[in-house]
Amino acid sequence: MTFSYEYARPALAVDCVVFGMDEDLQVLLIRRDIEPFQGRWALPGGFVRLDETLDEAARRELEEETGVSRLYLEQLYTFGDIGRDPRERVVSVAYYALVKLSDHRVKAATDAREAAWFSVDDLPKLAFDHDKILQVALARLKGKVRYQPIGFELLPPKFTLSALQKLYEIVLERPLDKRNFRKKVLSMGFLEDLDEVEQDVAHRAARLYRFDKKRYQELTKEGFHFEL
Amino acid sequence: MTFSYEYARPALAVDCVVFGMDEDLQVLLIRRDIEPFQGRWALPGGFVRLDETLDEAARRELEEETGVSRLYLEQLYTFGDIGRDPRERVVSVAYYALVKLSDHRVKAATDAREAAWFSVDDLPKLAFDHDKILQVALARLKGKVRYQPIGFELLPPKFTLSALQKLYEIVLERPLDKRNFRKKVLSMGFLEDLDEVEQDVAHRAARLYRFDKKRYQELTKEGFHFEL
DNA sequence: CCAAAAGTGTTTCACGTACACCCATGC
DNA sequence: GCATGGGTGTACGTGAAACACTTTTGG
Repeated sequence: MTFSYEYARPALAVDCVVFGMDEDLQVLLIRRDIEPFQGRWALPGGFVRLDETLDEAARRELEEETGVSRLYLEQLYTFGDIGRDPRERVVSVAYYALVKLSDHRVKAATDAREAAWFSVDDLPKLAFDHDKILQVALARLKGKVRYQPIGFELLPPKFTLSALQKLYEIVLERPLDKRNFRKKVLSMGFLEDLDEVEQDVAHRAARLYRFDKKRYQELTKEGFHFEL
Repeated sequence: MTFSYEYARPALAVDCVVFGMDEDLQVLLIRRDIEPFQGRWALPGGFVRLDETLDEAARRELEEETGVSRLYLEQLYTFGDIGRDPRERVVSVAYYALVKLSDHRVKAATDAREAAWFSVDDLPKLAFDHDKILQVALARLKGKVRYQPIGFELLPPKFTLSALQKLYEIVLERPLDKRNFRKKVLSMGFLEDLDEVEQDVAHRAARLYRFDKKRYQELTKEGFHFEL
């Protein structure tokens, strides 16, 4: 069965840049099992179906290819350069996603295709223009993390202030002052002190906090503006 | 002649939100001369051809439908909801553009189609989901104008500080202090004092300035960050 | 001379930044 | 008891915000 149209149409795809935080910032890639770029690492993605929105397509492809399901997902940019796919004209709506690595560490190699996490500091050359897409995603993450509380999407539900600080230092690529950092994030008033401490550490255990999203939204309504 | 594909494809379009600054913030619309939404006002736009990038498609449609040519153009967001076009599935890559009204005041009604400027405070109900696209564009403009020097794209090459301030007051929807505003923008060091004054005004003539883009880029390289 | 907008400085306060030491815990 | 990271307060300086009067020009 084929589909015919009066005018030529580009194919429409979605591609996802999935970030996770470990010792450093990681990206989830899959190895292509068909030409073109067979064997090369690429962003998870695929073609958009007629009965699903772009967001739905992105979530479906992620689920199918990597098993990753619950995540923060946001549209990034649409890439439409003429020669970006050597087979034919393909326009790709890129998304970036943030996941808690604690939830997804194992699932990386579930499906038929090989999937793996790579440090953003040590990436292989990617298929298509996926290098470029990844750079745009990184720039967006760096920019957005400062004025939207999206960093918490990369952390487990309970985290220490040191873990939060380390996340910001990694994403922003600069050291932050411990006392000033704590003063600032605590003064914002949306971190709930859980009165628990981390377990099994070989030093003084740190207090655990959680991001109180409800409280954050209340504050935002009152005119509060997150910034770090 | 028709084009056939193995899988169904959505149609791919571009739509443009063109902003201009007069007494208030204006948007350029065209009246649809065919169904669906015949007679309704809509954003200029059209389908993407296979031999042009998305940016090129946006510029071509703008030129064809409104005569507007030299402008600041930036991709906004891609809209892909299922029922957004009643005929069939259409995914639309939206752009927003900033033009100097001084250049384009006349051309509004050139082409076959009727084109006109509307105040953003007094808009008609638009075709498709164009109301939504316009709201997203407005939000983007409001956000971006504060940390990127895009406001100058809305002003003539020579402008007064009062005109610049009024622009910011309109976009940000709040009054600004005259002395603080002047102090701040002048201290940034990319406004060139032209040693000229405006003509034909019924009061004391104000000095004219221009945005020194080269200087701005130098400063940016040195780590300077625009913010207002 | 009147109307209309241009242009100009100082004070105050909040917040960002820099900085060093003691504490708790596991081994 | 020692190594490791956790946790805490103050002083200083910069920059944002508030604020009112004089100047210039055309009509």
